[in-house]
Amino acid sequence: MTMPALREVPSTLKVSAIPLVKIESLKVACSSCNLRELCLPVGLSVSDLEQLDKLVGTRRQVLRGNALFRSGDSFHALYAVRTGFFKTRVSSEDGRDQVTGFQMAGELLGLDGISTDRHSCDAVALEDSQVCVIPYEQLESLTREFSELQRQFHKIMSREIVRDHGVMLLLGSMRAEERLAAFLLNLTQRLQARGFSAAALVLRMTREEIGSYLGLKLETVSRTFSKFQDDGILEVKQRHLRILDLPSLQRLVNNSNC
Amino acid sequence: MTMPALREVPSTLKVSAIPLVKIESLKVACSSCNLRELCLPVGLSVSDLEQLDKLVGTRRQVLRGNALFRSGDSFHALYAVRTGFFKTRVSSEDGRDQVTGFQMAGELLGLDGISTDRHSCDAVALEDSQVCVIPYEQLESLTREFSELQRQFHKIMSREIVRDHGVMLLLGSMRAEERLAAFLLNLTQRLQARGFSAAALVLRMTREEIGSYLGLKLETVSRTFSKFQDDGILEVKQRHLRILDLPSLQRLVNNSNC
DNA sequence: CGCGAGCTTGATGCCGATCAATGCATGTGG
DNA sequence: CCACATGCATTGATCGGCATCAAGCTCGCG
Repeated sequence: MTMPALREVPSTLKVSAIPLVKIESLKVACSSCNLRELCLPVGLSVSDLEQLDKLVGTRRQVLRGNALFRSGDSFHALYAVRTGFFKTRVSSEDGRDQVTGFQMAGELLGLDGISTDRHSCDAVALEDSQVCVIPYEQLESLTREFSELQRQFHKIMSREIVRDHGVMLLLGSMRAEERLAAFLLNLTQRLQARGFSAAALVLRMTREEIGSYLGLKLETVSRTFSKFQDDGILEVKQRHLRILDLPSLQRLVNNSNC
Repeated sequence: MTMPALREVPSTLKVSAIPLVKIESLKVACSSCNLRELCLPVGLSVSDLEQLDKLVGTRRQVLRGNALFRSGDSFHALYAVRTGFFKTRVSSEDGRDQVTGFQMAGELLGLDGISTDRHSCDAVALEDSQVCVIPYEQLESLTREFSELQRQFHKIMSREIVRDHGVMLLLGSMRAEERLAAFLLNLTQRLQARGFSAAALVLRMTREEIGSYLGLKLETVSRTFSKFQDDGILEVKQRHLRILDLPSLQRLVNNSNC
């Protein structure tokens, strides 16, 4: 398997002290990964974890703006985000596209590809990122041996379906303020689960990308941020956010009319 | 496992000539099911099919308006629609709900439950229906033995994810006419795959349910039907539809501006 | 036959899209 | 180091598509 992203590592990148050739051979151990509580191995026994280590052979670097995979690419691996941040998007025939999700450390990319052996969406890095490569054939045979891994994998796929249903609810029945509030709450929850502050965050995506995800135009996203700021709910400085009034934000999501 | 739906079979139902007790013991053979080209067993070898027969033990009857499962119910089985028609819906805290899909013969229900061992949506029959019960524990162990079944199951889950992404695109970026056109095309394609006419169909759901699925109000759905009729694209008589100009319908989905 | 659920159609209003201008931060080449 | 370009964000003015509110209409069913 070729790893085109490796050729794109610039000399200015911080990890460039490590010779490029070696990145490919860098082994990643799930058993020692600090994401193991979030990622695929959740709940696995020590012996199962050791099996998984054999499976996850390589990392791959994806620079900001580059695609990990694109719609139409043939599918042979899933990817677990190690560091960085991604968006996934689908496109319609006429060029409109829809951001279908944002993925951060410990989250899985590529499940869409299983269905037809080709990816049906693009996964694009929103900052310089690293992923663990999980060859799918090997994962399938490993899940046949280790029922805990199988269970965990199925749960992850199911969770993605449930998440998508939540987004449908958002897109189908919420108004702009509720959508943005729900988005922010989801984001902070996931950041908090990774040990970050729940109050302060830096957005890795543009207003346009948020808008695409939420079914809104970028101007509406910007206006709604401003309104939240005027209402004392948020402090907004470009992509730097501080949540000042969490209860109000939560109320926006739960109450239909206000 | 109790089967509450059986108690709801009314004496007026056509199949009531069969004593109720027997329905529970009615075995269904995937290997002889006329849905086998559409349902879980697609692509399975004869021997794998025989294994699957052992798994799918019972049918369950669900009458129009009744729920196969509800959000919060504990999860232990998947269901394959044998006959009839279902909708799935999720609800927000404040009572708004969103139809997340319509399922017809050969399609699978319940994948949402795997993630947390509880269902996260309601599945409601839109007409008197029958489903095959697929106990999940047994399915998991069977997929560990039969890699083709495993592959097929994973593809079905992945396909659901891809479908959901398509709905997000629809909800996030299409206008009313495009949404309804896309919905109708999807419906006719699935009906056609089941041997029904591509041109004439009977809707099993109300305008309100279509609207909920498409993120529109029922009045907008009704008006858009009327407009399609005025434009000579559709003949609409309540729930009876006839597609008069398929190319126009397809153009509506593909072209953004017109 | 009459009730009621579901559907259609009209009138009006609002939310968010669109169009347009300006502001702000970062980066680049002179 | 400044001038300028560029990408992104903010803000205002206006517009339009869909929601909302409100009548009637249709058809199946008790």
